[in-house]
Amino acid sequence: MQRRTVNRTLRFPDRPHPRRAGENRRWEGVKRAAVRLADVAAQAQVSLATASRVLNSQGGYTGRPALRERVLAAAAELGYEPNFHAQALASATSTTIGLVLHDIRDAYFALMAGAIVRTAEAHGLFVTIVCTYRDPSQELKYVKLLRAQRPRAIIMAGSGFINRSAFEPIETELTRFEETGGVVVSVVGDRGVGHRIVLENESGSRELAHTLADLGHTRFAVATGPARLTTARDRLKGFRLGLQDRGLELPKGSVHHVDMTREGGLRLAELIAAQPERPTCVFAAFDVVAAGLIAGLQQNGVDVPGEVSVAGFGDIPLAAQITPALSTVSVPLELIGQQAVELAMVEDSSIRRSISIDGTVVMRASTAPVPARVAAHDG
Amino acid sequence: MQRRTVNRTLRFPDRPHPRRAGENRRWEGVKRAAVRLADVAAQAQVSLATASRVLNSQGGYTGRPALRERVLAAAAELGYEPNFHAQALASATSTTIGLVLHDIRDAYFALMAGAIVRTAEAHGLFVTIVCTYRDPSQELKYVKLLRAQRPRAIIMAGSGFINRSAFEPIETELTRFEETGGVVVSVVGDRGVGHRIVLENESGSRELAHTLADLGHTRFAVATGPARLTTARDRLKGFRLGLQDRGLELPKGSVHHVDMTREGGLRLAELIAAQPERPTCVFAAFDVVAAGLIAGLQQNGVDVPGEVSVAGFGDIPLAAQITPALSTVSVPLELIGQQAVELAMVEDSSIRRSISIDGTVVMRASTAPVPARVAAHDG
DNA sequence: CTGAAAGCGCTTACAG
DNA sequence: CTGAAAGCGCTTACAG
Repeated sequence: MQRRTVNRTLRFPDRPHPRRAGENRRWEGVKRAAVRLADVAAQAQVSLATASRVLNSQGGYTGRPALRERVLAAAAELGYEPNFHAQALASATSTTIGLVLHDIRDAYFALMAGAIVRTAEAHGLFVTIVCTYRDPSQELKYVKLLRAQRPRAIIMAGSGFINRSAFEPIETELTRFEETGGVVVSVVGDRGVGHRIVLENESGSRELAHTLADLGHTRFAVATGPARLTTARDRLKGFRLGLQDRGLELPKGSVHHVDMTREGGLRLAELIAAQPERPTCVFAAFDVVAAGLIAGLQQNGVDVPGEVSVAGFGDIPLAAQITPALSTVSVPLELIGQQAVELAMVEDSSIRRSISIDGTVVMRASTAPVPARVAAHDG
Repeated sequence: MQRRTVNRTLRFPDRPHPRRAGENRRWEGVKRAAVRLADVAAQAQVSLATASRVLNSQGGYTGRPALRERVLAAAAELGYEPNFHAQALASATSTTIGLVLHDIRDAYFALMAGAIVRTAEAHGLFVTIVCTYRDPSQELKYVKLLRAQRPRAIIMAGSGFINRSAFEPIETELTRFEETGGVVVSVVGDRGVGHRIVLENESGSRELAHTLADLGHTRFAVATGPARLTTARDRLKGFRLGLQDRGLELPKGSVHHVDMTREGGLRLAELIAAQPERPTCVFAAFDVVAAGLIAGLQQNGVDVPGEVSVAGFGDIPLAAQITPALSTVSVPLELIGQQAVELAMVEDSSIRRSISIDGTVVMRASTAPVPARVAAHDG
């Protein structure tokens, strides 16, 4: 198929070579300089100010209609698109939101990011996404770079780090950003800065523990994430509390800190499958891990939920699609994303807002009452 | 938990109220103006130029070490972060890549975006993501807005539209962007503009058709996407050609244009389950649809692959995780994302580059040889 | 090597 | 209502 050729007949501004200093505009090859507001104004035979007013006050221009028409026509003919950076610099406003998250490839973050991008679009804002891969030094680096972009807001998504000292320089950056009029929103993990959307991890996994205990299980194991993440800690803590509420506890050696990936679950499954006295129920603090766990147990000939029940946390789309479908704590990611942007839009930053979001226990096929013989064996 | 209080003891520039005109800097409330290079230069007692040189030529500064130290110290103390917009305006360079895709919540795009964000980061570039939800008018709107950002490159990801007229205004925008030195990369769908990464949809589904035909299937159906998308068209076309290669053809009424979602697959499953003479093999041009199809067939009591084999296209992570695991055409999304950014980095835009990417047929458990009784019934 | 100054492309008080 | 001009915060040729 032949590539289409470019229409080069349009009248483009035929400016002479720019002035001595500041020779920044590229004229190499066929490249032409981008159309400027000045070019539009010249073609429309109006002043810069008028051109700017016509183009910016959409519909609300109160001047002579003739001028308005000329400006609009010139802009359309020249294919004018304002220089965002010049606008931002001159008006000290920004239409960008910076989004800092752990890993966009993770469905959990992809969904949250999707909601944030969509809500932002509805407000006429752009989202610049950076991924930190759960590395505080990367997080610091990107927050700094993002700050240079002078976004309207920076949304920090995902779990925070337990080690406050690692976060201190990041906090300093965010505080500076706030002091200069930026909005900081901390989503789903408290960071001690800015507005917060708090996901009630603890109460979510606590309630899940109740539900599982009420199925008759007494021997539990937990797969949680790296110990340095607050989310991993809180979900574990809530689960432990929930068991305590039922007079149960997690035996020593039953808490496993694994990679927050499918592979983490697969590896743990081998370990559990090989145990002489297996738990009858495993709680994985992250759905991806739970999915790996189920697959791994099955591969090792362990029936889920016949021999071992598995529950997760997050309710990513995958949860409902695997076999058996995963019992989990559902997190309203869409809502969280929306709320995050709404907080980012709040003008008055003198008040820190905090929104609490609850998870919902959703029971599916991956959990079942404790197997009779195990219960008997136990008793 | 008590929120931490902010350290307000740092020495910040104590500038007087700015000049008459251009009063843009906000001083409301506790807000202070952002630290400028001029503030750093003043504190370090050097000129603006020197401060700029020290901060920009990392390590390569050849001037007096004393000056360098003073500038660095001042920048650190004041928490200076350069104004990205001023830099972009003054130097006519940009560190941003614009990414236009259909829907970030779709795993296919999330993976591609992940690879693009990661590769861009390695090159010191930011990615701004916009989603069009497969609406050409949205696409036009966002390409325009993106152009205002003066990014280094715009990556258009996902299928193109068959209707060229809908794409014409978008093409005009992209062409103008290119003419002013921007790089356009069209990923996985030809758009007649810029560099291209071409996914060989046709040959991929053709090869899949061969493989399925060789399992003995003769009665096929196809679930493809909206007729206006080139990807939907090409995958269907390739599959049809592949069947032809084996002397087979798609019966009338066996091609279904469905939503490219799980729901699209679920709905189609009901229809197929109710057919008096079902196909023995269904090809869904998108994995999410295939997954919905399998779940839907199972819900309607149809055994997969015992009664009906199902194959997809894409090999998103979900494919390997459902039961039965999905046979599909694997697309190297990570590689595609990487290559897209590499193309975006190419300085010389006089040559259009085109990279061809092949899919790989991966057979899993969702497809099986045609059931014996069906074969007999057929013969 | 260092600094004074022009320029990047806009917006917006200030005059007329 | 409209325009001339200053200013946003940088970079970078040009002089010294």
